[in-house]
Formats: sequence, C-alpha cells, structure tokens
Amino acid sequence: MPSGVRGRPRSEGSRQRILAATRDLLLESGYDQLSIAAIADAAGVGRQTLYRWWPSKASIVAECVIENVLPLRTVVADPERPALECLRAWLGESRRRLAMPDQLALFRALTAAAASDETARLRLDALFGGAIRHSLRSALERGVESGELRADLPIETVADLLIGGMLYRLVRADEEAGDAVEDTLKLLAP
Amino acid sequence: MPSGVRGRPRSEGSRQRILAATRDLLLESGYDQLSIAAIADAAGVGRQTLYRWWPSKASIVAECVIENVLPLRTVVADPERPALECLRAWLGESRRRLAMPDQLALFRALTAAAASDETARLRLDALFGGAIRHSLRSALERGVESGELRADLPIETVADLLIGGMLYRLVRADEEAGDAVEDTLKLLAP
Amino acid sequence: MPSGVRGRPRSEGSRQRILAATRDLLLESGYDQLSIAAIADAAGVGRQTLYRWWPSKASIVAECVIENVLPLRTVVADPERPALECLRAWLGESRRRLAMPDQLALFRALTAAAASDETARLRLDALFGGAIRHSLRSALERGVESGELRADLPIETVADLLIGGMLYRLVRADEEAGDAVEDTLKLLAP
Amino acid sequence: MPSGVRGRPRSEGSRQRILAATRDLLLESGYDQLSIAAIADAAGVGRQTLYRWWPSKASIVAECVIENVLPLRTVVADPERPALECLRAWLGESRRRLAMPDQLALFRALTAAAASDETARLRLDALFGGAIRHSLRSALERGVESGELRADLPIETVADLLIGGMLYRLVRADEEAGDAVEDTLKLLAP
DNA sequence: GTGTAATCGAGACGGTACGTCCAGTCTTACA
DNA sequence: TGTAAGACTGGACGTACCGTCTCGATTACAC
Repeated sequence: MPSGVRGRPRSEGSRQRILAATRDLLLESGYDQLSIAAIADAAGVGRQTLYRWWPSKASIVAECVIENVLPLRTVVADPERPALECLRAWLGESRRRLAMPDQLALFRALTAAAASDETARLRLDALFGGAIRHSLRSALERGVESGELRADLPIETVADLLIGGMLYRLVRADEEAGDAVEDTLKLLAP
Repeated sequence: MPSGVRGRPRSEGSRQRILAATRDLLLESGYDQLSIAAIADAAGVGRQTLYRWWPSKASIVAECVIENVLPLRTVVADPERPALECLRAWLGESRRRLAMPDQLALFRALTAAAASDETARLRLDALFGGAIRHSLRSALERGVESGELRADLPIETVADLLIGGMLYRLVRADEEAGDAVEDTLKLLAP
Repeated sequence: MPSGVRGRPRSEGSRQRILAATRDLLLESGYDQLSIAAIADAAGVGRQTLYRWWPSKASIVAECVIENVLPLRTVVADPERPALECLRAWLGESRRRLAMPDQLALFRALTAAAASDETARLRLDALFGGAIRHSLRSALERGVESGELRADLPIETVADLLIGGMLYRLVRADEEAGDAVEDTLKLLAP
Repeated sequence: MPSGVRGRPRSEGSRQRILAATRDLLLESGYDQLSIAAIADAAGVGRQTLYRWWPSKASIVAECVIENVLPLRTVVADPERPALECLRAWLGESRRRLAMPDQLALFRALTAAAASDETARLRLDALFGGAIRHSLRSALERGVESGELRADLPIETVADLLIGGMLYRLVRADEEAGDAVEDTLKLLAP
C-alpha cells in the first residue's frame, strides 16, 4: 500500500524555531522592523523555507498567535462564575494588559498586520471573532438569563462594542481617565 | 531691527503638492504600496524636501487627514437636530463609508499607520480624539439633557465604545449581521 | 566528504557584463561621470551585485584594466628585436596613444582612480609595476648586455623614470616640444 | 564722479577663510571626501559665494596651491650652489616629502584633481610646469655649463623625466628599493 | 541497496525603497 | 550689488530586504 508522500518531509524543528524567532524579534522591535531575512537568520533556517510555507510576514505572525507562541492567552470568561464578574474580570484584565508596554506593542503589531494584510486579517479574525467573541457572547447570554444584565441587551452588538473599545485603546495616544470598567458595566445593567 | 528669519522660506506650493500626491497614491494603491520616492516624483519635488519636513511616511498620511486632504470629512453631529437623530446619522453614515472599498482601504491605512508609528498615532488621535470624540460627546450630553438618552449615561465611556465599534469593523474579515445601529441606540435609551 | 562550497555560485556572466559596461561608459563619458547605478543598469545587473564584489568604483575600473577589457594592451618589448629598437617603439607608441583623445581620457581616469583609491592603486600598480615595468627592465638589460646602452645604467631607476615620463604627460595641460623620444634614448646611450 | 564699481565689493576675508577651510578639509580627509557644502560651512560662508567665484571644487584646490595656502613649498634649486648639489637636494627632499603621509595624501589629491578636471590641470600645470620646471631647467643648464653634467644633456626631456619620476611614486603602491637619487644623478653625469 | 524526489542550509541573483549627502540654483533679509 | 542663510529640485550613494534561483547535502519512500 503506497504512501502518498514522497521526498524529505517538512522539518517540524525548523517550523518551531521559525515561530520562536518570530516571537522574539516581534517582542524586541515591533512588527514594522520585523524582516523575513532576520527571522530566517535568527532561526538558522534557509530563506526559502519561509517562502515555501508562508505567503507573507503577516501570516507567520498570525500563526504565532494561533499556536499560542505569542503570550496572548486571552482572558476567557469562566462559565462557572457569575456573568457580571466574568465581564468585569475581562474588562479589567484587558486594560491591565494594554498598560504593559510589551503587550501593548504586541497588540499594536497584530493590529497593523490585520490592517494591512488580508491573510493575517482572516487568521486573526478567526481568533478574536472566534475564541474571544464567543466567550464574551456566552457571558452576556448568561447575564441576561440570570437577570444580571438588561433583558433587551443586543448581544452581538454589545460584544462588538466591547472588543472595539479594547481596540480603540491601541491606537490612542493619551491615557484614559475615569473608571471605564464600571461605566461599561453600568451600561449593560438592568 | 533685524528679522529673525533668514534664508529661503518653506515652499507652501510644494507642501500642497506633496499632500495631494500622497492622497492620490494612497487611494490608488493603499498604504503598504505607498513609497516616499513615489510621492516625491508624483509631486515633482525633491526627496529631501519630504525628509526635511516629515519624519516618516505615516506622518505625511496623518497630515493629509488633518488638512482634510483625504476625503474623511467626518459626520459631525449637528447641534440643531435632536441628539438621537444625530447619533443615528453618525452610526449609519460611518457604516456606509466602511462598506465602500475605497474608504475602507483608506481607514485601514490610517489604522496601520497609527498602530506602527508614534508620530502618526499622535496626529490621528488629535483628530479622532478631538473632532470626532468632541462632537459625539456633545451629542450625548444633549441627549441626556433632553431626556432622549439614559440619565446615568457614562458619556466618556460610551464615546470610546462607539468609536471603538467603528474601528473593530476595519480589522474584521467577515460581514456584520443584524441592525447594529438600532441595537446600539437601544443601549443608550432610557 | 562534503564540499566547502555552499549556496548559489557567483555568476561569471554578470561579472563579464559589468566589466564590459564599465568599459563602455568610461570611454563614453570619463571617470568622474561614471556612476555605479549607471554601470548596474547598463549591465542589466542588480546594484548590490556590484557592492558585493567590489569595494569601490575605482576598483571596478582597475579590474577592467587587469582583465584587458580596456584597450590598454601595452606595447611589450619584443625579445627578438634589438633593445634600442624596442625602447624606441615603446616610447613612440606610448606617445602616440596619449595623443589620441580617447586613450588620453582613459589613462587620466586610471590615474585619478589610482590617486584616490587604495584598492585601485594596488591593482593598477600590479599591472604597471608588473607587466610594463618587467618588459622595460628586460629590454634595458638586453641593451646593456649587447652594448647598445651604457654599461653602468641603473636599470630600476631608468624604468621608473620612463614610466614617470609617460605619467607626467597625462597631467600636463600643454603640448610637448622637441623630439622627446630620441632625447630620451640619447640619455641611455653609451 | 562715481566709481565704475557698483554694489558691495568682494569680501577678501571670505576668500581667505574659504582657502583656509579647503586646506584643512583636504589635509583631513582627502580630495574625494572634499565637498563644496563642507567648505562653505567650515568657512562660515554662503554656498553661493563659492559658486560665484570658482567653477569647480578642483579649481579651489588649485588656487590653494597657487596661493601657497597648502604646504607645498617645493624645493627650488638655489642658483648660488653647484648644480649637482641642487639636483641632489631636490631629488632627496622630494622623496622625503612623499614619505610623509600628509604630504603624500596631499599630492595624491592634487594628482586626482589634475587628472579629472581641466581647470585644475591648467592651474596646477602652471605651477609645476612653471616654478618647478623652471628651476630644474636652470640647474641643469648650469650643470652643463660648469661641466658637472653631460654636455649633450637634453634639458627639457630630462626635466620632464625627473618630474615624472616623482609623479610615478604617487600612484605606486609599494616601496622603492635602491638609491634612486644617486642612480638618477649618475645618468646625468658626464 | 539503489534510485527518485522533495526539503534542507546557504547564499548569489535582479530589483525596489530606504534615508543621507551633495550639486547647483533660487529666494529671502541684511549690509 | 554682495553676502550668509537656508530651502529648492535632482540624483548618486551605500544599505537593507524582497522574492527567486541555484547549489550541495540530507532524508524519506519506492523499487
């Protein structure tokens, strides 16, 4: 019974080293300064190996995110805890992350990647529109059911607004004033 | 009494031609394809003139926005009309713009610029955090006063969420479902 | 047993085209007008290929000479003919060459290159101090042995003076008077 | 009755400062690195002032030589001393100068200027073909008259060879062996 | 074992854009 | 009018990457 695979197989070690090198360089110097040649050199890998497997710089970065190589473990709402508490935790934790220079730079890099490259946009949207939006949505639904949140809450729209609010902080230059977390929750309360 | 100004003054004509050329090229081919050399050539200007006055490509783009060279005339809430109507108009018009490929590409370019360049971030934030936020805030305030909106509305936070909601659409890959405009307004209603 | 050679080998064709293009441009417009970008364009070669293999414009010119790409085939003393006749031929031919505008411009370019660039100086000296000086020296030695020239002739010094005399003509502005060839030979006669 | 000269007269101070600055920069970094903008800045002079009075970089350098701003005081044969002694002094002193790195660099700069620029060639030839050649010629003539040198010495040709011998040392890369001074004199002896 | 085939590292290739430097000109205010 | 200052268009410089290509070497499967 013949196998369908001929020739030397793809090197998993190289792939891992490429993702690790991308992560390091991205955290060091940001998305714009990241070059494919530098990734290849840092990973000890031929340049063609990168071009063979990824169509663009942005998609390598996106794969780093998907593979959890980049420290982007998003706060996922815990289905056991009350909805309001979940949302408060997500809002607060997100804000804390964006106050850390490393994480801020990283998120900005991802935003730049998504804004300029179609492939990266698709992959990143799969993450944010998938994992994050789903967990937010479920927390909102639980809140509505339990009466913690307004009964007429437009779930989809609110989830979009919450994620957008995070995003807006990335491209803002100044610091935010006031207790945005509680203000946001007030909006959702009955 | 000697004047403090020596030497040939900066050419306003060159500056205008640079901004116009930047606008044209940006709308044609997008932010990533935009090169400083191409701007200089299209403007009939020496390359050094660009480097003399702007620190980066992104900041030229930002100045285009500030100077209203780019067609970004934001919908400013009309202080004569009812607040709710103003907000509805702003939300609807913003969504319509982002449905137009040209405008979408342009906004994405600006987002990429803001995400990757400090100078551009400062300039763009002055616009969005200035003109747009201010008009949204005043509309929200009028709405609270007139009773059209909830009395306990956290103005600042809501303005951030509304702008963020717009921004999130830029980096999303898929289409939005539902009547987001009315859903958003429902959130703010008493 | 692994070979020590890795990567794509240097393209001999590109090297040849670069030297040919340098020759053409040099004969057309002179050394000062010669630019690396123009060579690269004329040779249909990337600019980096030039910088990869040559440290300076002058050393490319020098390599042209070494490779006999430039029409510098020096008059080499024929060991069969009498020494005096050889020297007379070399002196006369050299003078005739420097009377031709093309050859004069070319020699001036080489002199400028040697005067301003260390690499070029080394390479050109290998030519003049090698081929030309060697042939002159052997002619002088034959002349001394056969009695055509003074027995006490300081060979090295005379060779230097003869080459120097040629060189001096390059940087002189006015025309030379008198029969310099015969005068020079008279100096060397017994 | 008004003078025939209108407007502000040429500033002699500026001219002096320009020549001084040219000398300093030339001795520092060589002819190729010398730029008109740098001269103007170092001299505290407007760039236009340079272009108004000199046609090229090389001609400024040439004027430095003519004005003895550059330390090129050539050994002029002393008419009181015996001819042979004069020539020996000139040959030795010239060789000593070319052994000093500063002087060598300076002479090379002048050679490069003469080889690449018509104006500089004319001006420098006026110096070497004027002052130096004249003094050499008169020393040779005295030597012939006094019997110190060969009676049939071709004065012009020998002067050319002596200057050329010096010149050749400029563009040579290696060191010279042997006692070239005495060898040269031997050639001229009866 | 002995092909056959695809991947690997390395690195040169033709190009594009960068940001700097300088050339030579032009336009101010001042002397 | 000459001068210092300094902005202007234009263009070469040398560097950094891009995406492609061409090597020898490696590593699997198929025969």
